[in-house]
Amino acid sequence: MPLEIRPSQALRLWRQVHLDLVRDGQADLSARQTAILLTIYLELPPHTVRGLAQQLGVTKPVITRALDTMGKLGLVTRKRDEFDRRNVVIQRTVAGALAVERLADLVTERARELGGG
Amino acid sequence: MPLEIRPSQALRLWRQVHLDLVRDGQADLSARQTAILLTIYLELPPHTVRGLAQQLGVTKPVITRALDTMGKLGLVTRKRDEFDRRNVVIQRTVAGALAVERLADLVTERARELGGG
DNA sequence: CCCGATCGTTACGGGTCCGTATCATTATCG
DNA sequence: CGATAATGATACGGACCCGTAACGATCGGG
Repeated sequence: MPLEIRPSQALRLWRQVHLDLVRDGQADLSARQTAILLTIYLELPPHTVRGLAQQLGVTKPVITRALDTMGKLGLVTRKRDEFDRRNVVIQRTVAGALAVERLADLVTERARELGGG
Repeated sequence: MPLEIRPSQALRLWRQVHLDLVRDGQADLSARQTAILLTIYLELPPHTVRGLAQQLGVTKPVITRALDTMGKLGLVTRKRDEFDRRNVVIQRTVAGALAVERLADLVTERARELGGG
């Protein structure tokens, strides 16, 4: 069941949502951070630094730093894996789930408002 | 003619496109820069620093810096307004138009691949 | 038990961005 | 003219991020 959308509609949707994110001020997430956040909340756990780095095609420090920032914002948490103490398991938070949900509603609403152009 | 999309589809689309942008490496645009770029290429000219700042709800230095960066990337150009030399008119470029077009195709393609979930 | 492999983190030098305040240039109007 | 307003750019101190390299902690096989 593919989603029918024309390139011009896609651009207007992309622009409007980014405008909303910038104006709400809640948007200080880079493209990388957004990709990380949504991967954590959409893909099945467990999530590790190494796994995320592989999925995004970036180095591990990039993930570590992004998790630092998002941790300060309360969007994710880290926990040692007790079965292999080298690993760190990234966990979801209530605030993170709410932020993701808000983004989903924002995109959905803006898509609904799109005209035919 | 609204676009029908469910929140879960919106999130998967958002995630997949951001993953593509990160992986392509061509994505070093922040949310603000993306909003600026798409505003320039979707809205009718002329575009000025002040006008963009108002539309985004940010200060003028934010626009100036973003234009500096995007100028280095060849995505936009600045030109003095000859009729009011205080103004600077932001102009589109071939490279910028191509980048916008690529983004449109990317979003469209990823939307097409969405399942019903 | 020890040595190599693996994990996530940190250090480093360099770059970009932020918000506020200030600046030079140009236009406008008395 | 001169004063005021408006525009975009710049300076500043602080924060974040990048890529590379190195690090300490932990596991696992010989």
